[in-house]
Amino acid sequence: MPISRLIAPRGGVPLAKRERRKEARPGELLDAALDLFVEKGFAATRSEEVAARAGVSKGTLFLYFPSKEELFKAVVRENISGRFQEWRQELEDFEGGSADMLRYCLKVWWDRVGATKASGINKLIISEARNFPDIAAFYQDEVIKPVQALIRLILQRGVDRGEFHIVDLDYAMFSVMAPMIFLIMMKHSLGACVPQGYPIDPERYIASQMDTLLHGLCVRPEDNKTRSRDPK
Amino acid sequence: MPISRLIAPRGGVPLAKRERRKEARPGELLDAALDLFVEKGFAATRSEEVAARAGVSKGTLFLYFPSKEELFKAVVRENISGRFQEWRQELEDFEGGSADMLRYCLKVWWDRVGATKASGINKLIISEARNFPDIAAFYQDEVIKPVQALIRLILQRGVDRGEFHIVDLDYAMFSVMAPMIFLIMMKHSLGACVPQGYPIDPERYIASQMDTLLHGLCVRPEDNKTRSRDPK
Amino acid sequence: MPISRLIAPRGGVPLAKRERRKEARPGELLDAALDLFVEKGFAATRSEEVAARAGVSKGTLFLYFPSKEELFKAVVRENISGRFQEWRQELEDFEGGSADMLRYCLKVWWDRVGATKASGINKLIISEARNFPDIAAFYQDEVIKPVQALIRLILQRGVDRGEFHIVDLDYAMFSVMAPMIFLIMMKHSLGACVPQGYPIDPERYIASQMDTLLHGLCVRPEDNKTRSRDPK
Amino acid sequence: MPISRLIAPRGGVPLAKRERRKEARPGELLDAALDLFVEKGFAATRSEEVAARAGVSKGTLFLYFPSKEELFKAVVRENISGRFQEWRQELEDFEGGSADMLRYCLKVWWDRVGATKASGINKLIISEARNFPDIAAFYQDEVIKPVQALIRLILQRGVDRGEFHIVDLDYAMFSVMAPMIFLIMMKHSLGACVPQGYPIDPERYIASQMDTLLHGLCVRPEDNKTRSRDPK
DNA sequence: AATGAATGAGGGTTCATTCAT
DNA sequence: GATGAATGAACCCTCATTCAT
Repeated sequence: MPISRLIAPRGGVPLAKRERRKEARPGELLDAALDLFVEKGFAATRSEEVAARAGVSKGTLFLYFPSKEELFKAVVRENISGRFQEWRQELEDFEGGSADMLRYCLKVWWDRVGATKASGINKLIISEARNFPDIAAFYQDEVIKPVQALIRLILQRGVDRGEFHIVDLDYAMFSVMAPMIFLIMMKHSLGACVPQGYPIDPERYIASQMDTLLHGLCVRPEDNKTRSRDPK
Repeated sequence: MPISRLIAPRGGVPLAKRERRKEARPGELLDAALDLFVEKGFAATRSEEVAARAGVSKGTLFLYFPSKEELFKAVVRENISGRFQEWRQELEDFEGGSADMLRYCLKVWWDRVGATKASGINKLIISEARNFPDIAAFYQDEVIKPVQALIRLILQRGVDRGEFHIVDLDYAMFSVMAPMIFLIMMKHSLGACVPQGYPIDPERYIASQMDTLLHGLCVRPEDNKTRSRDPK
Repeated sequence: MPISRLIAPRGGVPLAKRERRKEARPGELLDAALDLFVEKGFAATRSEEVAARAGVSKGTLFLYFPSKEELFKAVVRENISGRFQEWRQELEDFEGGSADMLRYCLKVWWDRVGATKASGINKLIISEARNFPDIAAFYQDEVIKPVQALIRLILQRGVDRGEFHIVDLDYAMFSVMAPMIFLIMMKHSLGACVPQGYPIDPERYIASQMDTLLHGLCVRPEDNKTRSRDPK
Repeated sequence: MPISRLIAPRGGVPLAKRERRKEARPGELLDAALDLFVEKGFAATRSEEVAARAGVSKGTLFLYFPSKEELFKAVVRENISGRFQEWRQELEDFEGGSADMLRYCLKVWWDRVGATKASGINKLIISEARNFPDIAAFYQDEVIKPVQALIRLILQRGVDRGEFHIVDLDYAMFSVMAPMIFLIMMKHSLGACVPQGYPIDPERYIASQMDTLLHGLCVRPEDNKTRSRDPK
């Protein structure tokens, strides 16, 4: 064990080794479980593998989680960002153009979620949603809806300030979400096992998506007259 | 059994019932397997369920596919459209603006793939890629690459004809792919089990995405000066 | 099909091909079954293999034998030599020394049983006896006992004529049987799959066994005084 | 559980019960497997039966042996006596007549192998040789060849000391092996299931075989002139 | 609290047997 | 009669879960 592990992680008095590990167990198990569930799926992941990756024995896993299914639920709960309030505040305080606001928002999302292992939770949820409908509903309420609300906030602001022209606000949200979800999906599926195909560079990817998202593909403003009307 | 099944399928001598069933079996099994693999994942789908959904007994499945894994591979093979050549021809023959061409392309894709049950193969591949790396590589070569080539063809055409302004062609492809993949993913995961959340209307979704994709969010044209340069 | 097969095997009017085959079916199935049971054992032999080797379909096997087990019993019944009466007569008519009689007997046995595929039945019975106790008892009565009676006949004759010195007649029978059974066992087990070990030459083997059997290993007659007494 | 099991097996610290069981398990399973494989054959023996006879559940078997086939191989390895070196030494140290040496050798073999359950391995190998050719080859090398070498050693000694007259040394070995193999075969096949037929008394059997083997059937000595010549 | 041996229900696969053709 | 597609009981093996240590 590296010496650093013997030092308490977040200030406070360093604990004796035994106690520290004991306290850290659930987190280590959740980390291991997230990795493996993302990699292999819930059904194909063996409990013993999770325990082994967390450095404990099979029996210990069941001391902390009463079943594999509860472990799954805990993994999801643990990895949904509860920081939407915080983000919302950051965005409400944002001063500047809405295009920059969107750029900032995606950057923050990438740094805090996309680039971390928590991003795997998206792939996990999408893969397993139909096997865990209650988890899916929970995720829908706790993550998807807040995210959509945030995006809508930005888009609405852009429209209100005369910066964005948006025909169908409800569905325009997906223009922001889709590229992000796609990036994460690739990172955790094909991108993780078909190296010749997809080492997508995230920075470049995000830059390109932002560019298209903000300005579109078309050269001429006059094309704007072909824009569809809001179907609502 | 529907009456139509009692009629010889393609003229000629009517086959005995037993033989006709035998001929139809692999297809019925593949259909059932696709449904279930998409719904529950490979590992969580029991062979017997596949057989039952196809209306046969467990043993019969193994008369047609030597193992569950081979069944999986056959499902993938069966559901990758080998029609890229055909599409390519259609697109090469296309006359009209590149924006319309892109619209036409996505509509065709939706009608022929997205709206059919074959669309589930995308979710399946993404969910299972890391458990079946060879399948993933196969899919990469047989589907992803041709699709990307088609998209690139259109985008390049738009650039060549002065219709599109594209900074980073290699990554702009993802601006076309991502919304389509996102739509399919939702359809087969959250959308299939969280009804209150996502009855995305595909027509409206595609219209909205095309709109943003072609024209961007920003009110024109003063933002153009903020466009990034091609990083290549 | 060789032309010879179209000719009735044992006299009589040649039948049309269909009828002949029909009549020959059970025998072909029994031959195939004997081969496979000897080679792989009863449990490890698949019914379909037997049918395939006999050139018929799986279903046909069950037209002639109601179950795999009945097939096994038929194989045993078919391959036990019912010719002990005939042999007994031959031996009773034998004129000459008892050593020659024994030699003749073993030669006949080798020619008519040991060298034929019927010899496999011995290995089969020994391998499967405990799974088919009634078959084993049947074999005991129908084969082992008559064989022992024949051997005893010869040995007794030798003793009566002053040619053989036999201490324990009941067990001396085994001195004749053991080498023959051993030869057959080797032929159908190790000898059939470990070529570097056991291509025992039957002629030489029998000659050697007869030699030892008749004269023993010891050089000096005076050793005779060490002979044990009949324990009976 | 017998009280003796609660006492540490070989001095030292008593093991916890669980650990002692763990240590004993493979042996118990191998014993059970030997019994059942000998009795019913490999294919007809169910894994669960083996486990049940060893007093454990089905799953436990697979904690110790990765598959039924590996269990089979372990049974064979476990039951081939690696004591040929030791025996060779005993025989090389033997002082006395070669006839007595042979008698001693067979007695030792009977006491240490024939009378034990390890003797079943012979029947097992012969029954299954063709289903496990690599096991057969292994047995050939590890058991048959050393045994033959030992027998040859004795016979050669007898010839060298002028005690034995042997025409064909290579095949005379079989005159020693055949009765022993025959005895074991009977013990484990017909003898085990046809009680009215074969309660062969081993002592008497061996005595009789030795008698015939050493002195032959024929009354001495005039027949000696009929002895065949060495065919080599 | 931690371990890991043990369990046994469950799932993939085989194959003897049936039966519509 | 002959076929071979279909069946489903039975078998091998896995792995989530338990519990004595």
